[in-house]
Amino acid sequence: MSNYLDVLNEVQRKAVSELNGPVMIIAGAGSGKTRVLTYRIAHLIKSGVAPFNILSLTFTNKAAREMKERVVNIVGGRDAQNIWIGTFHSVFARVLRIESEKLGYPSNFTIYDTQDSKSQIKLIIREFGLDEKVYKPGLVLNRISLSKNNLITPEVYINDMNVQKEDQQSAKPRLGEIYRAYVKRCFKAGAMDFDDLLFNMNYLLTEIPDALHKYQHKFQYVLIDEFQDTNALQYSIVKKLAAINENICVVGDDAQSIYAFRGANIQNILNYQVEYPDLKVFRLEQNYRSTKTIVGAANSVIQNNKQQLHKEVWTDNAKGDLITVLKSPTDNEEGRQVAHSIFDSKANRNLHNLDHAILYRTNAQSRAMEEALRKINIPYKIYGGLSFYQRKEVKDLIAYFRLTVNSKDEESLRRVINYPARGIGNRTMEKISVAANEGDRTMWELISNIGEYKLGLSAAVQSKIFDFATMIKSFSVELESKGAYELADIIATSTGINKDLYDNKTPEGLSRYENLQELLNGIKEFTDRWSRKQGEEVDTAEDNPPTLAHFLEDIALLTDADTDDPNDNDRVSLMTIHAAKGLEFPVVYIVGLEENLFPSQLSINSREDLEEERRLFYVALTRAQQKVHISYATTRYRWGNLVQCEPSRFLEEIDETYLIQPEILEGPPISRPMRNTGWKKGNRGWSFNNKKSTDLPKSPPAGLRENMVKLSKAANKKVSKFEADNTEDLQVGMAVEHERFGLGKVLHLEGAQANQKATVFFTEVGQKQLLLKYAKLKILSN
DNA sequence: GTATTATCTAAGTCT
DNA sequence: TAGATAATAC
Repeated sequence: MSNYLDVLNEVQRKAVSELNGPVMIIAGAGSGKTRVLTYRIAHLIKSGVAPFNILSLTFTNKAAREMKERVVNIVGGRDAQNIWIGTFHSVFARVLRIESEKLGYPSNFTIYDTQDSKSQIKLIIREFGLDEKVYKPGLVLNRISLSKNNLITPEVYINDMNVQKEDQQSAKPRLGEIYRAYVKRCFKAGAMDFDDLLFNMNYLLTEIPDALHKYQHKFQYVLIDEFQDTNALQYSIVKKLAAINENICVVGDDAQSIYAFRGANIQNILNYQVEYPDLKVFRLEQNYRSTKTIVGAANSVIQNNKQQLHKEVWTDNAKGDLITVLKSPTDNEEGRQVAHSIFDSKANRNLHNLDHAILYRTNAQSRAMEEALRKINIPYKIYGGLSFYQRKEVKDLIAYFRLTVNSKDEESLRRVINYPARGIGNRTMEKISVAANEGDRTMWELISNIGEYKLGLSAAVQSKIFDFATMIKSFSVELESKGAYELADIIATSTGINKDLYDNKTPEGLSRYENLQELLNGIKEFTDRWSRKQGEEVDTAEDNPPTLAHFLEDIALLTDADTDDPNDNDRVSLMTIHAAKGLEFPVVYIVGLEENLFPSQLSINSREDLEEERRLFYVALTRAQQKVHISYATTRYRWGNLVQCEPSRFLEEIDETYLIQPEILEGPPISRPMRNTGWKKGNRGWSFNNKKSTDLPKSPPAGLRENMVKLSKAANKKVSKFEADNTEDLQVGMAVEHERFGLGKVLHLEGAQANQKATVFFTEVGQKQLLLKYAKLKILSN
């Protein structure tokens, strides 16, 4: 049975074969970690362990998918389908949907994303009458998140004297109350945030003995990837799950621990041997990914960290190219150099776009890179930043889906109750919200029975609310009987979203409409994929198409990295180093190697934080297979103004035998004249002048220029004197002209004289509703 | 109540 | 610089 093990080296094979008892695999970068994990799973199955008794947890969907695919290749599809492989979040979400009623949640609970959480917190802060500048929603959420991940409940938080003292000192004494209110409201809305998926899983295993026993017996073998990134909460869950059998295998690399900011505890891996005295430890130290140069450089950097497990990563690979260091006068120039270097690299090494990655410390750095790549027509893909599912128009439609599935979902309700505009504004919502809080009801309860409550709303508004609630209910009724795509399409049309976006003919509006169509296409694909998958499976052959609820479960935990288009993938990858963990590329550019950027200025005051930055740099270096380029700029725009930058200390930590020293620039490397970048031809060649140039009269100073623009606009306004007609006898079908919107045709009229409202279709800007007493219309014809 | 404009402020990493 | 929010015109 062991010929499939022959491809492994000796340590890998041992690590795979030791099936029982606690095992820790310390896997250096590029040492075949995923391979060991997948072979281990395969080996478990071939040794007779039932697939559904195996639980394998990763941090990203991508890693989970990859692992599943590779297991399928070894053991075949049928067995592999039943293994529980997934991210911590997705696996626990699955368990929690099964066990939800034990915790008092609906099984179709909503998963709040960060945006939802922040806006919910913001509401609470406002209700408490607190200052949003002191209690910044982002920071508050951060604090709540860290608390949850350290197993601190609101009650513990509030009763902990140390925590309270800390909050007093930072002038935020009511954080605990906000935390408590936030938890309560999420529960009331039938919603869990990302941390709740972990927190509630732990709660389930702690408080419900039946559930604990069930899952302890179900998951007889537990495997954890990227163990160095687990936090206290995840560790607690995993420990409980594995407590009976202790068949737990953790794989990790302390040198790649880069999530301490999220509560990851490097001690989990460093102290693991103490927790399990009979732990078997295997060290994978041979790197198969990178050249000797890259491995050597990475080792020389990580040596500077005090806190680490002993390990010696080495490689049999060729020495390879030295690491290049690019120095640029500005961030934009840095982008240009990198883009051109990629251009050369493709030609010289016979590589494709997708063989190149640009890695940076912060998302904000992507802009300069993007612009430069676009200028020379190199296709790229940005990972992270705002993902498809976070775009406004996509979130809007999804909010309707979420509301249909779980009407208690308050975030979704607030989002769509007045989009597209239907006359239910802020004042109305405030009244409903207040009443809901006072009566301890959900907003949906009030809205869906609006006639029964006296909220001091006008009859007109009540009827609008009634119509809205009726519409949502009509969707909910169809949930089970209609497939995801069918219902999604109905919702997009009958809510008016489709039309609203279609009518907007501006370039942004057009792309929004396209995004909406893309979302609908995505649901269609999802439906098709599902029926294929159902077909493969043996005994769960349901013919029913997936419902919208299934679709929402599928996308709630998706990130940008999961939405790759396989047909169009020859692109340069742009991402943060965090996002690059676990990936590899032939050629890697690490940009922005400057003090206060990388390492981040927030990290340089503590040794722990600085060591984490260094591990981050280590991760970046070890992504590369053949060649690393490092780059830094001497000036850079940050929060709007130009700042001077020093090269990063990490540059000096690389053993210089692995480096080609910075190229001394002889001038703008291409002949195209540079615009406004500060380059000057002097008598000793080109030089860069980053002080404001005093020579060369150019355009007037910015302030003056703005004034001139304003003046000319004002002048224009006066000239174009627009004479409006009396619109008393305006009729449907008339051609009209509006001062700003241009020519249009009246589609519809409603309301009495004073408040008469016209729906007009304008050729340039699309459909608008106008109040006639304000809008100045000129009647052109009948 | 809605749409446009002016002003403010923020950029650390992610499920 | 850009996105989010407040102010204000319609």
